[in-house]
Amino acid sequence: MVLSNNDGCIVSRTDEAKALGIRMAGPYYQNKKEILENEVAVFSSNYHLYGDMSNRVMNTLRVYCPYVEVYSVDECFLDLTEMPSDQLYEYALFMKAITEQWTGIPVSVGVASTKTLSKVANRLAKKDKQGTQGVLVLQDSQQIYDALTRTKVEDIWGVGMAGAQKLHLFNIHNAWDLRNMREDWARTHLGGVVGVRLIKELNGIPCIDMKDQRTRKKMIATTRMFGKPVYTGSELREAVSAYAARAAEKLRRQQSAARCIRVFVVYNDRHSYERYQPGSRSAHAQLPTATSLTQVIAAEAARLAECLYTDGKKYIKAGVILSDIVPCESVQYNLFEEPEPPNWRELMRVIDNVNSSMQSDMLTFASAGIKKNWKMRQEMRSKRFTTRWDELCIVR
DNA sequence: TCTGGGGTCCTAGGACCC
DNA sequence: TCTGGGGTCCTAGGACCC
Repeated sequence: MVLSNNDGCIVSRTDEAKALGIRMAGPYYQNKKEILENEVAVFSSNYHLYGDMSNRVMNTLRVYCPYVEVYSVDECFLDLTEMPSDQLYEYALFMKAITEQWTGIPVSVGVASTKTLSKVANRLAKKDKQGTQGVLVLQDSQQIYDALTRTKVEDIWGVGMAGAQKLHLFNIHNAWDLRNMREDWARTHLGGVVGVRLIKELNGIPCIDMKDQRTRKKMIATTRMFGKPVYTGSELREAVSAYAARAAEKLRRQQSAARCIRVFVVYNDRHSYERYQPGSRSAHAQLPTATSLTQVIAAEAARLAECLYTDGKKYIKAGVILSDIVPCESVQYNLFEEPEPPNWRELMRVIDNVNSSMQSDMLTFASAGIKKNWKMRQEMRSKRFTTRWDELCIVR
C-alpha cells in the first residue's frame, strides 16, 4: 500500500491489503499492527515516479486518439464522438492492450455517451476484470439498465457523502433510481443545477464538456504538513519561502502571473492538553503588479509568515496560495511601479531549466533554508526509477 | 506522538449601482 | 396607510473530485 504525504494516511491498497480490512484514507499509525503481522509492503508517496509513468500512459493514448483530457494522475477521458459505434469495443480493447504493452500499467476502460456514464462503466470494468476483460461499453438500453442498477448512489461520480445520505432518505439507492428522478426535483433537493446535470448525464445527455487542456489554473497552492513541528519564526519563514518558490514555479509552468498571495499557518498550542485541536491564521497581500518571479513572491510570503508568527506556538503546517492569476503575456503594469528588471525573468528560466533537467531543488533561493528540519517525512519511498540516473533499476 | 494535497464549481448574502 | 426594480460583483462556505 501507498501512503499520503508525510506518511500520514493510507491512500492506495492492493486487493490483498483490502482483504485484510485496511481502510482507505485511514491513518497509517492506527493500522500498524495488521501491517506488521501480515508483512504488508508499505511505500511513501513518490510523485516523481507516478508523474512520469502517468505521462507515459497519457502519451501512449495520444498516439491513437487526438483528444485526450487528463483528468488526474491516473484517469483521463478520450473523445470518441467521431468513431462509428460498432468499432468502439474493439478500439477500447486495443487501447487497453497497447497501454499495457508500452508502459506495463494495467488499465480499465469504460465507454458511454456521457462522462458520468463512462465513469460508471469504467468502475464496473475494473471491479469485474474476469467478466469484462477490463473493458465495458454501454450502448443499448439493456446494458445501461444493468450497469445503473448495479451501481449504488454513493459510487456515482459527483455524489459525495452528503448527497448519498440525502438520496437514501428519498429511498433512492442505485443509479437507476436516480436516473428516473425528475429534473425539477433535483433542482430543489440535489444542489440545484449540479443535481440537474447529474440526472441528465445519467440519462445519456452530455452536460460536462471535455475540458480544454490549455486552460490555466485559477488558483495555485503549495501547502504541507511539517515533518517535524516548527517553533521558531526563522524556520517558519524558511518553510513558507520554500513553498512560495514551488508555487511560483507552478505558476511559470502554466505561463501565468499572480497578484494575490495568501499565506496560512496551522498550529497547536504548545501547552494544550486537548488532543489534536489545531488553530490557524492566515493573511494575504495584493501585489501592485502580477508577477511570477520567485524573488518577489517568496519575499512577500515570508513577510506575511513573519506577521502570522507568534512565539510559543507549535506550528504543524503552512501553505502558500496564489490567486488573481492572469496570463503572463497580458500583465497590466502599474504606472507607479518600476517594471521588473528584464534579466530577472531570464534568471527564472535558467533556474527552471536546470531544476527540470538535473533534479528539482538543484538551484534554490537561500531564503528557503539549507537544513530544512521541517521537510516532510518520506521514510519508505520507493526509488525514482524512471527520472533519476542514480536510482535506476539494477538487473543482476 | 501520530490523520495529505491540490483543485473546481455553486450558492447565498451583502454591498453597491442607477 | 404608505417607501421600486433590476442589476453586478465579491466573499465565504460547502460539496465534491482524485
